[in-house]
Formats: sequence, structure tokens, C-alpha cells
Amino acid sequence: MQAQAGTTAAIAAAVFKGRADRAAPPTPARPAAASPFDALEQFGTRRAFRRGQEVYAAGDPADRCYRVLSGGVRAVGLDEEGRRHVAEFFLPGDLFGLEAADARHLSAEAVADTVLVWYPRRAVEAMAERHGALGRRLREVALQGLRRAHETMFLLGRKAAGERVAAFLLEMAERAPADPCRADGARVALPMTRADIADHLGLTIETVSRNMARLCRDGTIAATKRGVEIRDRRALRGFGAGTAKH
Amino acid sequence: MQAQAGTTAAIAAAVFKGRADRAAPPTPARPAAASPFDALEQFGTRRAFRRGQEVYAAGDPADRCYRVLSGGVRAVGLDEEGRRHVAEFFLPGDLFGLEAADARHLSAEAVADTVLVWYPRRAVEAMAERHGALGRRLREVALQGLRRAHETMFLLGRKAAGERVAAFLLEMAERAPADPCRADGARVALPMTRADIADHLGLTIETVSRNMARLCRDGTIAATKRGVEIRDRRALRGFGAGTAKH
DNA sequence: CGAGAGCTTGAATGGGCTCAAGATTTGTGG
DNA sequence: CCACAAATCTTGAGCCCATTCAAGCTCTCG
Repeated sequence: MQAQAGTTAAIAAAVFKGRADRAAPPTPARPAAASPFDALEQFGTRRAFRRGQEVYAAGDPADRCYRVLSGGVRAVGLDEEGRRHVAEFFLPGDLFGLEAADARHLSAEAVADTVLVWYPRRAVEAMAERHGALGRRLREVALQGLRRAHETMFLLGRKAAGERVAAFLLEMAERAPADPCRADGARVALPMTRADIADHLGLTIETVSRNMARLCRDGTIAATKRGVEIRDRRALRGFGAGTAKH
Repeated sequence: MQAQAGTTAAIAAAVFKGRADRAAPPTPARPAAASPFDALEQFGTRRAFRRGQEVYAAGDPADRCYRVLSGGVRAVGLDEEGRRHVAEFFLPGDLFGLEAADARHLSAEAVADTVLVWYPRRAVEAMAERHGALGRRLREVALQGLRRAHETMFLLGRKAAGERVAAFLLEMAERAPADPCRADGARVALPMTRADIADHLGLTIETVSRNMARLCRDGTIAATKRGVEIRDRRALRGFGAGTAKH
């Protein structure tokens, strides 16, 4: 049912400090400096979700925000005709579910067995009002999200299929929390399905699969259990260059 | 050099109250309620830009944010290979140029002769720290931007060319400040070039042109000076349905 | 071990791109 | 105000990449 407690706690400890200070020297025992989020922790509630389980649906009241402790979440948009788009993936450490409006405009689903903490929106907003630092940090989270969205928009609007797949793998490699075991950074976990990846990249599962296969044949990556190992970062960066439109 | 002062002042007066209260009953003489932005106005500086002129470039220090008084602005991303993407258009009333980082990740250029106000970032952040309402409003602006970005991502990832063009026209019609003269809402100004539209929609200028032509032939829209007139909103909403992928 | 979901691979199709040429609009200077 | 050049926009023909359709394979887990 719930994920193994040891791992979760370890990740949570690393994560509560916020993602911004990843570059700082690690202080495993206790957090070095107070994070703007610390004040919120008293309001946090943990909850585990199974693979595929819905966290919230489009249209639901947006009265909470969430932080990923372990696993992963997809933000999904559907239209009248049943077409699907995965706007974002949220990985351990990411905060999500903040909205300007009262209702969700996307739904959120666990891509794997996942543990989240949620905070009541009223508490978050009250704390933000009192502690300028938290308000500022929340604004930063939103603006970073916007920046990432701009990059995804460029990818969707201007990059060829091969480039999209390569960019996705590189992004996942960069965002992945440093692998606890064997942290050479080359092993990238891909908890989501091909359908999720395809719907995120604006492609079909077949096209994703074909491009992954080509990368494997080239020796640029190697397939692993539920992910890939990056063998040649440089080749991956250049993959599909020239295939481009314009 | 500068835009005609009368028009600018009129728009500015309407605009300083913020976009959120468009639905409120119009009080032409003096603003009814204090907007969270009012406190900022003392720090605002006006500046006019000519068509095509750069407001800021990618990499520049992000030490200001801007509000559009008249005209329009495009947020542009370029990659190594010269491919271009227009992430957003900013229209009168829109606030833009807030960043999480210290440097611009996109550049901004006027799509027409344009008047902006800018506010020093330090002033904005200091005020946000003091006045919770402003901080909250800025967060809302960022989150609304994120929501709009998600819609654009869906468009780029999952919609066919015709649908993209139709969606763009409908969005412009909705966002356009109520036309001062002849405000039947059907006349949509398109100050940007076909290249801008194409680079926003992830298409080529030829494809944009062809779809506009088809809409004109169908009688769904009619071409005007530098824009279009929407003749059949319903048909425009359904345009390209069935052309879709999946 | 069996069933179903997820993934891979192949062949054919088509929507949007490329290349190309002409029409229209905009801007500028005489 | 007009003429000319440059920029922008439209239209046509052919091609290519990603999709579609189809079939077989491989995990997962009950």
C-alpha cells in the first residue's frame, strides 16, 4: 500500500529544504538554514497514492497544494474529443497544485506509487501574507513553472520528434533527485508509461518507441528496468539536429 | 515618435485598475476601488517603443517589470539553429517581465508602436513584501500565465493547423480590450505579422495564410485592415474539428 | 501460468512543410 | 502626392516525417 518508509523519510528530509539549494553542500543530519517552507510543515498531511490513482480532477475545488515526497505525478488535460496532453511531470521535491482560480484546470494522477504531502490553501495563503519570504518563494515556484512551460512550448512548436525525445530524457536526467545508489547520474528513472511521454511530447507512442529504439541502436542510451542509462550525453544533445523544421 | 497622447491616456486610465475587474460596472470618472497595483504607480516610468523595437533581450538583467498601455509585445525565444518561437503576446493591460531568475530567458519586442510603463524590480518586491495583497496579486498573474501556457501547450501538442488558427483568433477576440469605437466585439485587431502568428502556433506563415484564406472563403471571418472580423463564432469554434490527430 | 496492459516493429497514408512565384501592402524619398 | 523598393502576404505543386493501421512481442501481477 504505502511506499517503503525509510526511503520516503530520507527523501523528505532532503526535500523539505526546497529545490533551490541543491547546489549547497549537503548537511545530512539537520537542515542548515530555515527554509521558507518550514513554517508550513505543521499544516502538512501525508498521503500515499497508487499507480494511476487520481490526486484531483479538472473542475475540482483548488483548496490544497501538494509536494511530492516519492514517486511522481502527471498533470493531465483532456479535451471534448478525448485528446490528452500531459502538461507536466512532478517529481520528488516539486510543489504543485497552486492555482489562481478556485477550480482545477487540469487533473493530476500518480504515475507510480507515490507519497505526497498536502497543505490547505487557506493556511498557505495566510502564511504567505504574514511571511514575505514564503510569498516570494511561491511566486518563484510559479515563475519557474512558467519558464519551464516556455521551454516545453518551444519543444512542441519547433522541434522534430527525435529532438523532443532526446530533450525529454535530458530533462529527466537533470531533474531526477540524485540516485541514492550508484549516483553516476547516468541512470534515469522513467516511472511514466510511453503513452504519458508521448502525450507530453505531442507525439504518438509509436514515434516515441521508434526514437528510443534508434538511440539504443546508436549506443547513445541503453534500456534499463523502468528507465534508461545515458551512455553518450553529447550525442543525446545533438540527436535529431538537422531533422529540424526550418 | 510617440503614440497619440489622447488615446494612450484614455487606455491607461482604464488599465491602471488591473484586468481582474473588467466585469465590474464601469466607473469612467475615477477608479472605484484601490487596486493592489496602485501602490506601485509612483514608481512607474513610461516609455514608447516603435514597431519591432526590442524591450529586452534574452540574457539581460531582469531588473524591471512592465505593463502594456497601448500596442502589443511579443515574448520571443530563439535557439542555436535560428528557430524562433513566440511564447506569448502581451496586450494592453497585461503585466509582463517578472522572472524567478536574475536574467531574462526570452526577449521581448514591440509588435506595433507601443507604450509601456516599467517598474523597478526592487520596488515591486519591496512593496510585495510589505503589502500582502500585491504579493498575492503577482502570484496570481504568474499562475494565470501558467494556466494560459498549459492551454498553448495543448494547442501545440495536440491540435491540427486549422484548429490552432481558429483558437488563436478566438483568444485574441476574447483578450482584446473592448474596442473603443464600434464595440460589437467581432472586430479583432492583429497587430502582429503572419510570421509572429506562425511562430506562436508552431506553423509556417504559408499554413497560417492558407487557413485564414479558407476561413474567409467559408464566410466565417472577413479580412480587415490589420485584423479580422469574426462573422460566425460558432463555425470558428468548430473549425478544423475532425482534422485532429488521434 | 495465463491474461491484459504495455511496448516494439513494419508498411502505407496524409497533413503540413519546402520550394517557388506572384500579389499586395508598407515605407521612403523625391 | 506619387513612384519605387522592400517587406509582407497569398497561392500552387511536390515531398517527407510523423501518424495511422496492423501485428507480434514482453513484461507484470493475480
